[in-house]
Amino acid sequence: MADGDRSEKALTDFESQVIEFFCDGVKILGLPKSIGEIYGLLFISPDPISLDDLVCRLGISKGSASQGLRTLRELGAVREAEVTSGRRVYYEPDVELKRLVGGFIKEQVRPHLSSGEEKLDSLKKMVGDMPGDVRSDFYAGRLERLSRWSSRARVVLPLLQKFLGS
Amino acid sequence: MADGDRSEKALTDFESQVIEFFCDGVKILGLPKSIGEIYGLLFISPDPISLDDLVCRLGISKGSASQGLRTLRELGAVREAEVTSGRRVYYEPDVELKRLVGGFIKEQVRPHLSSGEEKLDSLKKMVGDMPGDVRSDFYAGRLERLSRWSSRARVVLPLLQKFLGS
DNA sequence: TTTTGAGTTCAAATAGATTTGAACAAAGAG
DNA sequence: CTCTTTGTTCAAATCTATTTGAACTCAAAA
Repeated sequence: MADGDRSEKALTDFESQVIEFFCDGVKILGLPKSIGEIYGLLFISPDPISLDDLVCRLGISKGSASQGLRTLRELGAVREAEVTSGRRVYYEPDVELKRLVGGFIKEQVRPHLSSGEEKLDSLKKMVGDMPGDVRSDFYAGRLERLSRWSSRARVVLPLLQKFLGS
Repeated sequence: MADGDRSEKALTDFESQVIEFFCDGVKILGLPKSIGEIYGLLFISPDPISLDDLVCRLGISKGSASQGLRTLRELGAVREAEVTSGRRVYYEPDVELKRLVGGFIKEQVRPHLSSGEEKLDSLKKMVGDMPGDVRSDFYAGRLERLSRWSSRARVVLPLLQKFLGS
């Protein structure tokens, strides 16, 4: 049997368990299971894999595979491999924790932080327009605390990436 | 109008927006919206709040409020206030970022890390039982990498908490 | 140009998680 | 002891997010 046939076969027990491992992982991050399946198979496969391989071996739909690959590319967790034989595209995982975390922070965390800061500003404005009394002072204090949370996050995230890179 | 009546009234526009802010926040953490609503109202309320207050003001069911408060207590994000007038229990938020993050890590992150490490060990055993060849060497290398991810996390999490406490 | 194969899109179906609400338990009041 | 109030539990209903699959685009091959 030629080596290339491997990609057609059902998942081995070992592969299934590795994939399950990643499914657990991505669930914590709030990403869909299919993302974990796709990344998991890529992670444990010695050779790059095409979209069709993912569909066949994981038993998921082409739509799911396409969507999942797109998300993983956006996160920087997956990239096209060089070996584009013919017109088909093959993918391989990025396995550097630093880059994976970096991509996640950039794509999933920072946008929320930014929109949160905007909303905070708008809330501060609302308090500014209130008649000044004990209650509005309390509100201002609470919002000030939220601002500190936000700036803590802005300091800690790059630091986190730094530590993971070492 | 007596001050105590406040807790019966509908949410002000300001309160709604603060609550929405927290709903956004908890969604990132993969927690249900009701958790954000409950914590948000507690956070922006000058005085402690009872379960019935939450039901009335947020318009959620008693079951949801009870469940949500339980989760928040487990996370250490909310505690009983001293002012237990009669038999009813009042709650107040913990607003220390350090403790909130600490509770989240302890309750939501560490358990996953631990179970992940167990699964990793079982996977390593599977590879150990394979005939030694190029493929099993590849597998062993990948699993080794996962182990490094895991130990990185074990180092970084306490560090993270340290930085947030400063 | 037409055909073929790879990949994308998106509305509908499905799966999974949250919320509800009614029954229940616990504890103080009468 | 019984009634009332407070809070909990959990199966069913609801809601949200993911997955599917068929129609489509695009590009290369014939």
